[in-house]
Amino acid sequence: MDLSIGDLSRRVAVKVPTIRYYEQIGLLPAPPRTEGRQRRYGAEDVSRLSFIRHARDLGFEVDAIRELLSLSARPDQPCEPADRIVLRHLESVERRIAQLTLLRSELRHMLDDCRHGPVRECRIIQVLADHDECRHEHGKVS
Amino acid sequence: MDLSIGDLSRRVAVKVPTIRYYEQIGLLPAPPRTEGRQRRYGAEDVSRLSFIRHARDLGFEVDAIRELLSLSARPDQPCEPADRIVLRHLESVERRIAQLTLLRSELRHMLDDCRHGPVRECRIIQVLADHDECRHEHGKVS
DNA sequence: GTACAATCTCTAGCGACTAGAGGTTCAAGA
DNA sequence: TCTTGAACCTCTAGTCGCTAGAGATTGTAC
Repeated sequence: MDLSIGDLSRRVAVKVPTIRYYEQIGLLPAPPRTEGRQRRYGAEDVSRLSFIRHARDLGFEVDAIRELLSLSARPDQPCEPADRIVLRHLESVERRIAQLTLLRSELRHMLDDCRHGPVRECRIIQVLADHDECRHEHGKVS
Repeated sequence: MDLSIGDLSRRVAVKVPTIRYYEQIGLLPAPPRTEGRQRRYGAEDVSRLSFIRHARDLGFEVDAIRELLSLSARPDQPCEPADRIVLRHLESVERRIAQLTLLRSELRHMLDDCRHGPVRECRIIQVLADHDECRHEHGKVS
């Protein structure tokens, strides 16, 4: 096991610049180098990067991943902290789903109301222009 | 109607630095200034900024808002382009809802499976570590 | 006239990468 | 052994939509 950054990249499906980025922010340890200063990775790095990638796929933020990684390095400790991190994330996912669902229905209404005439009569533009037109509450989305 | 940037900010509920930012990126026109170079806004600016804010609340990107604004300035044109912008946005909201819904169920499973023992036995950590453990497909979420 | 809140410009930071320039190293084939 | 060219290196800057802060100036109420 003596992988170049490209090998690691293909194996774990994380792009090369992203691997370097993770090293830079301290998520991955700096690996040993060849004489010509190229990075060489081992089995441990494969596991760690897989962990990171999977956690990112699940939408965890880098800081949460940092905590999860340090928890997984202490197998005797209780796992409540990991639990709490996942729960916190779940709640934020649920909040975002709620917001987006509201949003979806507003956008659908806009499209339903549109009569496809000239802009002057377009409900879409009107709703946007009259900011008191509809009083739905929807938090920041993006 | 001769509003300072703070007045405009309170009236439309958009923060002062954000108003300056919108001017900088060309979303709002540069207003006239007092002798001491402070910005002074009129009714037209209130409408335009309301439009922008409402569109942002609905999750439209700045580029989409630019297009919507320029459409609303041509009331004789057909409104299909506005329609298309809204539809495109709706579709992306729907995609995100779908992703997040998948995500939610994965996170729930993780929490359900957790036996609250030591980290060694924690399903949460295990699932993250074994990246082949579960083969759900979920696109990038952010 | 004086205090002080509001305004000004400018730069940098957020999160999680991504892109590109310009240079070096590695590995395979001749 | 030499050569080619893909892969690697570092560094900087850009993405998006703001937000924060420094340090200076202006407006306004008393």
